Amino acid sequence: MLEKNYTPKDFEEKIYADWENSGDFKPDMRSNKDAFAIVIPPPNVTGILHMGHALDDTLQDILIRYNRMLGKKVLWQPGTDHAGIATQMVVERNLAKEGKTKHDLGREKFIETVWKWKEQSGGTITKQLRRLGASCDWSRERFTMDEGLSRAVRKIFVSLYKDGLIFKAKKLVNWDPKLGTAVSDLEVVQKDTLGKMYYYRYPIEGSDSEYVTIATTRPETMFGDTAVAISKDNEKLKHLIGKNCIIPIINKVIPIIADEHADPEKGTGAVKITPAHDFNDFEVGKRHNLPLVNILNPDATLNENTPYEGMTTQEARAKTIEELTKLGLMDKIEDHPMVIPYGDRSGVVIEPLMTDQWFVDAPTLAKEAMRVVENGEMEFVPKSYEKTYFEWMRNIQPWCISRQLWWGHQMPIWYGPDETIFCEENEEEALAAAEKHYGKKVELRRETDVLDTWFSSGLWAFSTLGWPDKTEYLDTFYPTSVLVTAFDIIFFWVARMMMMSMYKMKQVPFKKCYIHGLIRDEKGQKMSKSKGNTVDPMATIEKYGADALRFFMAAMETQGRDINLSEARIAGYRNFATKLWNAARFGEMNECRLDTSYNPQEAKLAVNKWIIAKAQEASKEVTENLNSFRFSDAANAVYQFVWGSFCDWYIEMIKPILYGENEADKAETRATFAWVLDRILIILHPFMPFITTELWNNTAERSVKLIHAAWPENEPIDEQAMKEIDWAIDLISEIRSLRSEMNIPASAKLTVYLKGAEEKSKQHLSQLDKIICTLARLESIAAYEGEITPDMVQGVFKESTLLLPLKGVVDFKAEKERLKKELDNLNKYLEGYERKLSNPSFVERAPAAVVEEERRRQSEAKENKAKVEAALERIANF
RNA sequence: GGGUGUGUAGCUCAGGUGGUUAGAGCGCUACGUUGACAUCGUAGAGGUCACAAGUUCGAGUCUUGUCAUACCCA
Repeated sequence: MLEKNYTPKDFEEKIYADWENSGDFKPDMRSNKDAFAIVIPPPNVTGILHMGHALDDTLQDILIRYNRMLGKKVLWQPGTDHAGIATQMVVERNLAKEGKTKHDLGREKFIETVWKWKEQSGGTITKQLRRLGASCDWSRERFTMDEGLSRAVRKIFVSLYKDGLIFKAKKLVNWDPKLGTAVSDLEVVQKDTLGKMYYYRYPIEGSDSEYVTIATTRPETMFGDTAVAISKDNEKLKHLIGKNCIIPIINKVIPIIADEHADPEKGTGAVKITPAHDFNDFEVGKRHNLPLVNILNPDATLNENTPYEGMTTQEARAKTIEELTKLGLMDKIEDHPMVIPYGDRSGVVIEPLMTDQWFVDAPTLAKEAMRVVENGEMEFVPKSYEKTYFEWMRNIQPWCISRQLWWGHQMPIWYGPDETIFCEENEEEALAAAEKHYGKKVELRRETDVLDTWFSSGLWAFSTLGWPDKTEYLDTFYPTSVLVTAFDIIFFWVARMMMMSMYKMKQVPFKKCYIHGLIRDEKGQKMSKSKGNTVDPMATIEKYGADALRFFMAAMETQGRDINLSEARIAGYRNFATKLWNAARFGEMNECRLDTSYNPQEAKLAVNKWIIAKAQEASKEVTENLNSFRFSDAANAVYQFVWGSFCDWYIEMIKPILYGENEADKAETRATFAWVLDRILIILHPFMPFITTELWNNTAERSVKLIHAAWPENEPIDEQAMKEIDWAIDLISEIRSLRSEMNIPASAKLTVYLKGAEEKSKQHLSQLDKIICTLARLESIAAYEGEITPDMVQGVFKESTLLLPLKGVVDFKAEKERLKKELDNLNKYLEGYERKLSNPSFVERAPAAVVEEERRRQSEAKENKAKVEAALERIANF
């Protein structure tokens, strides 16, 4: 017996445990159908589930469950990411609470501490994914720092290095002074800020009165200046080109050079060039062979090359301005809107800094990664994201992959005594290579830098399947079927996976890439901890059940749009689950048990044939929409069928049968009900796996679990079977509408006549008499050919006229109003048809079918108009 | 500055290839405890599809422009 109330908490966790313990998430390797695989975007190992995950993983689970029910070999490969910077920051913060830094522990001890932290808090997010219902094959869970995956990382690294696609270079990089590491371009966020523009003068060498006025937003960097640039097109200033000027305070002489970087329209037209601390200036410096003067320490304080050693940039800036003012060289300070780079993790200002770093030759790798998207081997859904991808790939810069951190994959690089580089997969091989190189055994020093987290994530599609070993899983599931992720991850991850996979596997990592939007709050604001508008998916699941949250995500997922979270809507989908629960209880109460000998094609009763055809139609819609990643259309198709067709109409229509005496009809109806309910459970299962399973388990003895039940494919739909009941539904709706408009109490049982009905309608009427009377609350309904009398309220129904004899209680005023309104409506339509059909070019140029349909509507409207006019005339004097 | 979206009912949003009277959920109004369900049912109100031109027999849908708004890149 089903409980009276739907309480998801009672069964969701229990059902999940059963699936996992029974191995239901493991692929059926004996299946003779295609493979279908998804690799999960690995969440941070120490992270917690947020609404973005809830969306991303719900969509994946829907695809996984759907394909599993299609009988394919299905793998959803789970795992987590070590998230270098993020995780190290958390552990460092914990240490800080004890008043310690990572240096107090030393590298080895610190890494040990991180592993401990990972063990301690690492299971949270995977537990939460289980609570959401994610049917990942947990027995294959991977971690980016696993031995296997680390081996893949080393192998790829060595391969790229030996192919000349990884190189070390002293370059200007984005330096995060708080974290003490280089970061990639992607980890820098540019923020619009209102800053200041400072105008001051550099004296010209050998002149007492000549100056060049420069404008800068960062005066403190002037100690690193090695030139001043002026455009040769700058008529006012070009006479200065070739002279020297003097950096005040330190009285250093630098040249004035000609360079287009100095836009005559901007600032003063003269630009100070600081090649070691500005990306543009670095390029200028390269063009003119300018020396590089580094003025910053790794923590962004000024160094010994300046008079202000040890000061922060802010302090140095104030001091510089003070000194310049004292010297009388300061002209003016203006407000100036500018963009300042910040570290996306640390939140501090990023400094361009000259350092030795390691780079991946992304421009070379990008070529193949672009080619396979151009030729369709990998398709973005929606397709428009291709543009974003190409745009970025075309302008891609070498990828800085070294991080001066401790937590991560240490690079497989060793240095010999003379700094010769040995890149091998392990120390032994490096030693061997060194011995060969030097002709004797030498001591090597290992590179201390670790790799950018996204380097190992870039291998995820094949490293998790066992690469570099040749495995059955790699054979079967690579390339994977689809990657599901948010658009903000395209550059970080999708692009890197594409490059790495094409480089090593020579095949795309996934055939399709489904990109969804972000989850925002109710008002459309981005969710963030600092704003305090985040919603915890676990709390939502606690309150409404995982199924409601999942269905919300599916129903709201229309391609390429962000989703505003709506608690009212989630509650609505909980109500939907309740509705289904109660429908199942109705079946249980009326002994609608599954009959294994039942064949839906042999159903005789019109209602049963109708609901079967509707169920098949809904199944087809869900299938087609899932095949094209139209999640909301798929979800809405089930929703409409369950609530609109099954609950609102079918259950109401079969009541007279189930409460009646005809045992054969009853038996067929009960079996049909059970069959349709099963069908609902099947097509709804990918969206709401818990309630569907609970009902599946409680409505019959089963030989197959719902998670493995067969998905309906290629069913013929009996369109004809739908017509009779659709006719009755229209009729009932018309009568209900008339009753309501004429204020006839629901309790009043009426007699209704149908005048001018065709033979077919008369047949329907006699067959569905009982259903119509029950649902429209009638005493009786019958065909009628007598006169229409003024006490009959009348409505137009298809070819016939609907008559409600009210025996002296007709509210003639209301009736006149109602008929007039209807007449106005008809006239409006008629005008439209008239306009179209009297236009010769419409009749001539529109397809014949469209014209024909328009004519049909016109004549129908004309007939209806005549009926309404006659009705009005009949009661004109009342 | 460059690019990409979005603008449809009070609110949140659907409307693959142009063709019935533009749909849904929530909210609102009226009625209703009918033997699954008030986490419900029945009926209803509510839209110049941002604006302006254009293409077309026909535009919410295609083109161009304007305005508003969001995001990405520099």
